[in-house]
Amino acid sequence: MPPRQRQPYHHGDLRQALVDAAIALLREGGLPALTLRAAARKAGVSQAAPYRHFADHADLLAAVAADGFTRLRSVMIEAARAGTSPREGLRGLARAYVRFGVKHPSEYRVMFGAETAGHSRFPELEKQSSSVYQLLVDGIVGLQQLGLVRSGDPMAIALTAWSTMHGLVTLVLDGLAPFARRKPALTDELEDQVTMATEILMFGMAGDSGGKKSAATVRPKTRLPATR
Amino acid sequence: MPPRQRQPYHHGDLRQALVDAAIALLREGGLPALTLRAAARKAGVSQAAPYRHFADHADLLAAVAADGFTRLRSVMIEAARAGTSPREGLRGLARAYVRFGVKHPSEYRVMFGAETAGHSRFPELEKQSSSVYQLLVDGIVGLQQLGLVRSGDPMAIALTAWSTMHGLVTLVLDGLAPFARRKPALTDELEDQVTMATEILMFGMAGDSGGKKSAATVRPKTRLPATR
DNA sequence: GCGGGATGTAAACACCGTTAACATACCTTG
DNA sequence: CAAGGTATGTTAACGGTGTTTACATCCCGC
Repeated sequence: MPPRQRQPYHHGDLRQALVDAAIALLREGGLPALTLRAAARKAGVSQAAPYRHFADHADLLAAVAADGFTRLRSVMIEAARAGTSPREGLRGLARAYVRFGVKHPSEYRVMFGAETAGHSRFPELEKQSSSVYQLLVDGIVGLQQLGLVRSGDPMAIALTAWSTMHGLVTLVLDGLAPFARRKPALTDELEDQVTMATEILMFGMAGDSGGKKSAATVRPKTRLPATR
Repeated sequence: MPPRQRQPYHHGDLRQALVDAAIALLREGGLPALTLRAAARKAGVSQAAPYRHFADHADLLAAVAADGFTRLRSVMIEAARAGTSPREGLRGLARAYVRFGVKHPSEYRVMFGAETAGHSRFPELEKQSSSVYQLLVDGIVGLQQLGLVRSGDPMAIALTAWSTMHGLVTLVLDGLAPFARRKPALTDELEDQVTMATEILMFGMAGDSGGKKSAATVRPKTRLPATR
């Protein structure tokens, strides 16, 4: 057997194999199925082997979450590019975001789960999630420069937009949305809901805070505060 | 020892005692601390006793979640009543909602957690969460009748509003909001964020879908579709 | 009062996260 | 090129958990 290129150690990138196994387990049986031991079994190693690559169960979850954010970001970029107008681009982005969450419920939950929240361990996860956030902030800045979004802190406006879409996804996944009570999927009803939420959002972001100024007074900020 | 009034059985409403213990555990040590055995210990019974009242770990979580929705609903009602104007009422409601989530992070997560999602087990939980949703729908209908919210399916509009606030809470709890990276609390920055989100939402809900009709064409629906 | 069902207990099983002691493969350094 | 150190993987074990089974006890309706 000729060894593969760059087979770093005994197994050959066991770390990635464990992440892949974890994602597969997640899709098969949800979060309860994602155990360190099961991931080890699926990767064909002993149950203690993962501890050479992950400090912790939460550490593996963080790696899965970071991977999810990376994929989510590329999906969002692709969707935003496909739009012919800013309006279309934003709607497409929203739809792609919701589709991602609904298509991979367990991964989406892990990405926003309690096990990896805050604490500033998991720098890779922070980096990837910040990158998604930055994508939204950049988009808001672009819309501000086009006069389609009122002036104001783009981070705050982006956070509001993110909140709306993220909240919608989680409410659907929880079965709290009246449709999708059974199985979360990108049904026509959900598609309509995304459209409505996007319209409300775009309309609200265009107007100013209290009706005191016109939406034409757009003052784009040239320098942005850093995300972290 | 004189027995208390209505001491139904051996322990005296062990079910409620377990729910109370579960909430206490949740506040002390978060979700990992909430185990059936720990709840049993805290209630002073054997580790198998909870199974006489809860089919399952998820069943106990569902009871905790239902209790949370009940309390959330009363907080929301109180806040909405305190407002002097519809605008103030809505802002107060939003602030109360976010405060609840930020004040009781673990409970909030359980309320929207994966363990009790969908599946239509846990009818009590469904009832309580639907009741919160209905509160929002009724509020939207009221605003529509005042001409402050455009016409359209109030359930969909309410879901959008809920999504925005729910999403904001979870993003804060996850530490994904740029402020509250450290400890989720109702800081001034979060308060400002809630204000901005509320304004965007109100402005967006007031306008119509595509700028084709005036916001004055409000056609209140007299009969509402049922929540379930 | 008495029998049955509701409630609580004790013991056990399988699984999990995690650690410690040990074995092996790779790679650097002399 | 040899040697030793380190990264990697294994085996075995500990405590904790969810859950079930068989058993004990208590309350309530007849």
